Amino acid sequence: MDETTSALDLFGDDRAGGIYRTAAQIIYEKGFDATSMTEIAEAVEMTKPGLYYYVKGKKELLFSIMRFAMDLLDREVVAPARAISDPEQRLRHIIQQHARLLTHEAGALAILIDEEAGLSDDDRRQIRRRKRNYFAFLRRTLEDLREQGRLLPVDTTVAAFSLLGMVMWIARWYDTGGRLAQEQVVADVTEIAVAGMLNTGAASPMALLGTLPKNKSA
Amino acid sequence: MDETTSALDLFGDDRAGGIYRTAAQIIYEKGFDATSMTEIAEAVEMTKPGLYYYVKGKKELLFSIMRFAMDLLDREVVAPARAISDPEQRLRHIIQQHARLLTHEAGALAILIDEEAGLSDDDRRQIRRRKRNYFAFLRRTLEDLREQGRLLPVDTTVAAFSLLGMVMWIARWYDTGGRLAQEQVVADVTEIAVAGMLNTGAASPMALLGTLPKNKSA
DNA sequence: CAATACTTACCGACCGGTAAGTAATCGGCC
DNA sequence: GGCCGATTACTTACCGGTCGGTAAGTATTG
Repeated sequence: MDETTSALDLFGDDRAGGIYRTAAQIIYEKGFDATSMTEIAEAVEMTKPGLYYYVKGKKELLFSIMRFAMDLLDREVVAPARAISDPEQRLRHIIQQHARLLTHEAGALAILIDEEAGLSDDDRRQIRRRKRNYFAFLRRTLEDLREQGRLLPVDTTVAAFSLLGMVMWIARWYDTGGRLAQEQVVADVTEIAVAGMLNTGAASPMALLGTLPKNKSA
Repeated sequence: MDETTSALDLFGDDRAGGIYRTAAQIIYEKGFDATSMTEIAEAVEMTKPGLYYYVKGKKELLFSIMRFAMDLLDREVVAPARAISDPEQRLRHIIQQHARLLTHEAGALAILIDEEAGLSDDDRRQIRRRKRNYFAFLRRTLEDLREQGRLLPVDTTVAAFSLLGMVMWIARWYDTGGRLAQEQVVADVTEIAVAGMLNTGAASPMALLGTLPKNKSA
């Protein structure tokens, strides 16, 4: 009864679960606007009104998928990370686990990233609040790193967004059946991310020479 | 006659140029699917058939915007980078210039990233080919860095995508009117990107300890 | 008179969503 | 065990609205 096939899509193995799972997959592939309710219905071998027996509307469907993804992120990434006191190890865990979720099964996680525009105002507020919390957690980790003098001399907001971009992007390019193994992608991205944050003491002498074609100011 | 107001939107200052420029802005803000031709027409103070006097169709409009963005990228980022022989400096230039374009005016560049699905099959093939060329150029730069023993021990494909993700993401979060100055964002992202690629000799001892909560396999 | 730069009026297709009906299943009661 | 009404899980038929796109006409300009 608890046989969660692939760890991610544990939306439930009843009819409703299958609908949300299928919808997430199609929306991920084609985009929210380009996906019709009829299409989702047919993918679960129903007619559209049959689908509406389970689902209130298209927006509610999207919100459910995004809330599920956010729950997953909180449970698999944030919650365990909170227990790690060393900021470098905590950072490493966040990137690694987030990357692991994205390579394992992008669906809902990728929708969470891209389809905010499809939500109602209230729903969007909720999702944004949770995203901000995640971002703040990541940024705080970088600030902890800074306090120990281990962070590169960069703005923590820019740094946090850079990390997120790197990780989120995985959903766009990683091909489950491709040449690269999930473990390698996760490991490499984690290394790059951590290396990009750490003040290695080398202090990047090249940066001072500067290839800057335009001087910034003073 | 050559007074290019803000360096980016030099689509031309005639009527057609204004249409493409306005369309790019609206599509950037609302997404391609969610933007109607009527909406674009009204933004340039016309009716929809008036717009069709200048434009063949919605897909052609999108393709023109993306081709423009790709031209811009080739001219401002790739072409000058080709002249730089040192791979670290070349890498620095690519990231810096790409980031500069994105912070300066996201519009067309961001559409290039996100709206591939809206293209016809032929147009998509063209855009993809050019994107692949850009990616290959970036990856080759990393391989040059590797030959000199200066690249982290990571797969160059993963590394190149990580760089792109970091940079592309700027379009999603950077607010032109916000707290952070363009120059600082460009500079910080560039530092993080380069630091993330370089083998600093420190060799990241933490990586070997591993925070891995689940063993991958054998 | 012809080309340019549009407008009003309209088209078929498809969208999200619903009203109303139906076949199968179920608990409860004699 | 057999019948019954309610609930479950749908279906067919349809709605108003919006979309991309077009046919046909018109005012302005050279």
